[in-house]
Amino acid sequence: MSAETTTRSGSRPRKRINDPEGMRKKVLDVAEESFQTRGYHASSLGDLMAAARVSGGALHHHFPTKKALALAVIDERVAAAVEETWIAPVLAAASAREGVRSVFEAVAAELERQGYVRGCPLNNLAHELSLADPDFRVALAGIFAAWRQAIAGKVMADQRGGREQGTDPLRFAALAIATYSGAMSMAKTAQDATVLRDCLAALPIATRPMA
Amino acid sequence: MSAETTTRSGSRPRKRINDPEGMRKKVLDVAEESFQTRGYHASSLGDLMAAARVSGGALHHHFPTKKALALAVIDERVAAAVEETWIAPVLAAASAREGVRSVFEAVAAELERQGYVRGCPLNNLAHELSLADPDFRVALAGIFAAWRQAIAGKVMADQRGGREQGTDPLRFAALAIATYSGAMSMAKTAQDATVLRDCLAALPIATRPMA
DNA sequence: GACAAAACAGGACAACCGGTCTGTTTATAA
DNA sequence: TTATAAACAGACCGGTTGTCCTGTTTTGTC
Repeated sequence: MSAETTTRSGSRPRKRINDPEGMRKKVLDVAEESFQTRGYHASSLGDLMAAARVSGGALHHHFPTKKALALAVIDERVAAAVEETWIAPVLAAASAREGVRSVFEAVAAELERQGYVRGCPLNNLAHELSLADPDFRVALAGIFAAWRQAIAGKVMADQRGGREQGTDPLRFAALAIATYSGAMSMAKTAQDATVLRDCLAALPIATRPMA
Repeated sequence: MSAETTTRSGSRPRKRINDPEGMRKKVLDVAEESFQTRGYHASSLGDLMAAARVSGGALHHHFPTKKALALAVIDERVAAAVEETWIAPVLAAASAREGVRSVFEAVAAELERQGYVRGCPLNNLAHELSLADPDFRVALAGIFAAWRQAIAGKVMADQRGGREQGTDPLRFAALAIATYSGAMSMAKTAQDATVLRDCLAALPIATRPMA
């Protein structure tokens, strides 16, 4: 993952040399923000350099190409966002159904608080980059797969507890992710998070008892 | 809609002058294809001109700006695609549930036949352009709204026939569209249409009786 | 302190972008 | 026929793009 920070000694990890405030992190922050709001192709490296207050040399040092920067955003930021807003809450919930329901409500509440909808970080990049480059596609597909597998695993844990006997874990996970992704897409286009609650209400997750 | 084809006489529509084989249509074909597969920002006008075998003057004559071209693609092609693959089949079906189910299966079968997944035309452009420009966003949101309204209207028609009494039409429509959109997003990223069938199976649409 | 390598700085560059401009052909209206 | 405007053709331009390249500074190691 962090091949560029290894030195010739190879074994022990390097202490931070320059970059006391995290220059690479600053670039990654700005890139993540811009890729999400403006998109990958619409974000120029000049804009990113200006926003992050970094020189071209510094940017090129940490990320040799624009593609490498996007790959880093996907691997380090988008995956973390899915983990934080979806996987961890679902695994921590009382059940898979309850976990999915609570995430829908939490995201809807957060969007209503923010007042605008930026969309799902994974889906935003997936739509623009999946067909653009195989490396992008593989990286994004891996996040989708991990997301789905985490939810399915939770369902299987429920089943070991005697619940969800009639549920197909992977299909349940696919439905949860697809509905969420699509609802976020509609919410982003309409700039209105209400559709998230509409979908949750129409889903059998909230209405049907957990048994 | 067709303001550029009106002449000073104003009243009666003009017969086609040049453009016997539809030069404007040819540009629109190429633009639709490229915007869908490569995206809006990744499609240069030079590429489109070369692919459509059209001069820069001709392109600029029909579409003064790149934005105008995209707006035309959205209004004339994306809306038509939603109408053709979704609205018309659902309205023609025996019921809203049956219509939704049949569209899922038809699209899944078509994707499996094609061997690759290009994604939902509406969602592809919605993700890239919704936040880029208000005009884009409004145009795309209108298509989403019409899509949703058509399905909801079918549910209401079912209800007038005594069916679907416990169903909220707009919520049902939102769920159908969101699940489809999200499933297409996952299918595009994975380049595998199987998830469409997984979502359909997990949805209560197919399993629950229509009453 | 000497040395090497990493971490930057900043300019240069060729390619390309979208849009404009002028000119020519073609079709309609009078 | 003649006037007029639409329908094209194709060159052109300023600005921007991503990348590369040459230095300079900083850091770690011996």
